[in-house]
Amino acid sequence: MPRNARRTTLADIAQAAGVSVATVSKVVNDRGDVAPRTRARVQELLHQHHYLAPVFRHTESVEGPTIEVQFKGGLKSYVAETLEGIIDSAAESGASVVISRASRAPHWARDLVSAGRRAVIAITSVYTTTHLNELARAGLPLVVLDPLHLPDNRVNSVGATNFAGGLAATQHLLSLGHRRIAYLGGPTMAVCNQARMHGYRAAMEAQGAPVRDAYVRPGEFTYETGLLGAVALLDLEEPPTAIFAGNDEIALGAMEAARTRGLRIPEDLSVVGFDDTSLAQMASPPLTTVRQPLREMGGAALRTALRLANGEKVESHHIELATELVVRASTAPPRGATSAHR
Amino acid sequence: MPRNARRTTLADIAQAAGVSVATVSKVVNDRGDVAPRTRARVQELLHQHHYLAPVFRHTESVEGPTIEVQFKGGLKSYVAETLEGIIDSAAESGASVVISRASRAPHWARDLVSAGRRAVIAITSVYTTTHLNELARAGLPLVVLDPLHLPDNRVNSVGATNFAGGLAATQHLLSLGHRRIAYLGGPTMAVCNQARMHGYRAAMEAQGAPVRDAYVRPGEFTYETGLLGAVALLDLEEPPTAIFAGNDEIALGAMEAARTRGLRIPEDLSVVGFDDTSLAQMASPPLTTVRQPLREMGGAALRTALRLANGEKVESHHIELATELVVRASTAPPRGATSAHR
DNA sequence: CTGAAAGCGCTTACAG
DNA sequence: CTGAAAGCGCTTACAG
Repeated sequence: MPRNARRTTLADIAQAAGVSVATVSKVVNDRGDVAPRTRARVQELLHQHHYLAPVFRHTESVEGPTIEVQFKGGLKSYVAETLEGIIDSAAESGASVVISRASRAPHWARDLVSAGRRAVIAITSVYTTTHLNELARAGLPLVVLDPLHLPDNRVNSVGATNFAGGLAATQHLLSLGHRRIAYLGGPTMAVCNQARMHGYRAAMEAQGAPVRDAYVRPGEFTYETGLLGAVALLDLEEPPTAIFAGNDEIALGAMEAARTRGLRIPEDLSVVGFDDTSLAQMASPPLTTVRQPLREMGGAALRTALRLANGEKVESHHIELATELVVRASTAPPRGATSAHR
Repeated sequence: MPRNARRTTLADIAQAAGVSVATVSKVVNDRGDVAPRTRARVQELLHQHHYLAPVFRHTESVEGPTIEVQFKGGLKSYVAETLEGIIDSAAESGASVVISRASRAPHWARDLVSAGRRAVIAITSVYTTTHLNELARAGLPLVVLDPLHLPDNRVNSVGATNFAGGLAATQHLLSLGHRRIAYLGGPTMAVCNQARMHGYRAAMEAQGAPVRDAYVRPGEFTYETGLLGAVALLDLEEPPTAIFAGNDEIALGAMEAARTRGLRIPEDLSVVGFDDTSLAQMASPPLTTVRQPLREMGGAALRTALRLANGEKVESHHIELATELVVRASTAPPRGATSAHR
C-alpha cells in the first residue's frame, strides 16, 4: 500500500456498500445475523479495498508478509538446503519465514490465517483433496516443492527436471562402459522418483542395454534403502557394476554396502546419486551426482508464494528448474573394461 | 494469561500509577513529553501487568509467542538438527519459530520486537557487547546455543560437555593402543573447541602420551580444514595413527584425505568426530564420534527462551547437556599393535 | 510535564 | 436482517 494512502476503514467499506458500519463489522467478525447477499457484497468490497482487521495490521506493516514452511519427517540436508534458499529469498523481499512440521489438526489452515500467515510452502509433504479444500476455504495459497504427487492444477509447485537428470546419470555410466546398471530408487508413488527411473530406462533402452527386473528396486529416500538394496543387488548372481541411486542418501547407503563387502568405489562399483546435497561433496570418495538447484528452487517457491499471497496470478502452476550432472570420484569404467567412449 | 482474566488496559495502568490514561499512552508510544521518573514508574507497571499493545495482541492470543532463531553461515546438519529440536519443543508449547540469518542492521533488536518476536535463539552466531546492549535496550531476551565466546552472565546459553567429550574420544583411541594421536580442531577462539582440545590434552597427559605441537592444528569447523589438515598431518615424518577431529565435517575431510593417500580407515588410520550429526552415521565407514544431543539442546534453548520471554527467572544462565562417545567403524587398533586394554 | 476533552475505529446490545 | 446509539480502548491537539 502506498505510504501516504490512508488505511481502509470499516466506514469506507460501509459507504461503498451502502450499509452501516455495524453491518460491515458483523461481516468481518463472521457473525451470523447478516443476509447472505449483503454479506457477499461486503466481503467482495473488503477484499477489493484490501481491508485488514486491526489485529492483523501489525504483522503487515512492520515486517512484511509471513510465509509458513512445513516439512515432514526429518530436517535432512535436502530440506535444509531448500530452506536456506527460501530464507535468503525472503530476506530480500522483507518477508518472514516460520518453520514447522506439517500438522493436520482440524482447521489448521484457518488457524494459520489467523496467525497471520499469508501462504504455505510445503517441502516433502503429502496433500490430499481434503487439505486442498481446507486451504481453499481459508484462502491460503500453497506452493509445493518437489511434489510427491502428479501436478494438480489447483496446486502451485516447483520441481526439477528429474527425467533429464535420470537420463544424464545413466548416460554417464553407459559412456564409462557400464551395461549392468541398477536403479535403487525412492517410493514408487513419488513422481520425482518415477521420472528419475524413466530417465534411467530411456537411457538404457536407447543404448540397447537390458533393464533386468532385479536391477530396479524401489524403496524410501533413505540410507537404509541404499544399504539394504545394494546388499541385495550385490548378492545377485550377476551383480551390477554400477548403481544409480534415487538420491544422495540412498547412494551413501549403497557405498557403505559395497565397503562392507570389501568392494572399492569406484574401482569395483560405480555409484551415482541425486540432489547434490552437501552429503555428496563430503562422501568418501566424493559422490558423482545429479545436482538439483535446491537453493534456487527454494527461492522460486518463496517468490511464487509471495505473488500468490499478493493476489497476483502466476504464469504457470508448475515451474521446473534444470538438473545438472556433477562428476566426482565415485564413478569409473567397470573392472577390466576399456572405456567405451569417454 | 488465565482464560477469563480481562486483558490489562491502559486505564488499569493509569489507575495503578496514579496518572492519566493519556500519559500512559505516551509512555507506551515512546513519546518524548513524559517526565523520566513518571515514565520509569509507568514502564515498570506495564511490565508487571504484562500490558500488550493492541498491535501485538493478535500474535499472542492466536498463536502463542514467536521466537526468532538466527544462524550464521550455512544451514548445515549441525544447525538443522538443533533447529529440529527447537521446532518440536515449540510445537509442544504452542510457540512459533521464525528462522533467519543473523543480521546486524541498525535497530535490528527493536525491529524484532516490533515484529512481535519475544526472544532470540542464536545458533553459531557471534555477539558483541554492542549487540547485547541493543538487545537489552529492546528488552529482548537472548539464548545462545553452543556459544563461541566464554559464557557472559548477561547471556543465557546452552551447550554440551565438550571437555568430557574430548576426553572420552581421546581415551577411546588410547585404549585401542594409539599413542600418536592428532587433534584437528576448529577456531582457536571458540570455547567449545578449546574445551574439546583440552579434553584431548588431559587424556594424553594422563596416559603419559606426548602431545607434539605439529599434532594440534586449529582451523574452521569445515570439511576443508579436515582435508587440508589431514594431508599436512600425513605428510609428517612421523604421521599420527589416529585423528580426533573437532567436529564431524572435519572428520569427513580427514577420511577423504586418507583415502586419496591410499590409506584405509580404520586399518591404517583411526578417525573420531564430534557432534554425531547424520553425517557420522552415513559416512563410509560409519564414523566413531562424540554425540552432542543436538535436538535436546535445541529443546532446552527454546524452553529457556520462552521462560525469559515470560519474564520468569532462570536458575542458571548456562546449561550443559552430556556428551556421549558413539563407537562405530572408523576406529581400530593401530597397525601391528595389540590392543592395550580393550 | 500533565491531563481534560475531542475524536477515531471498532463492537455490541437492542429496538425495529 | 439492519442500523442508531452507547460504549470501549486508545491517541492526540491543546490548555494550563
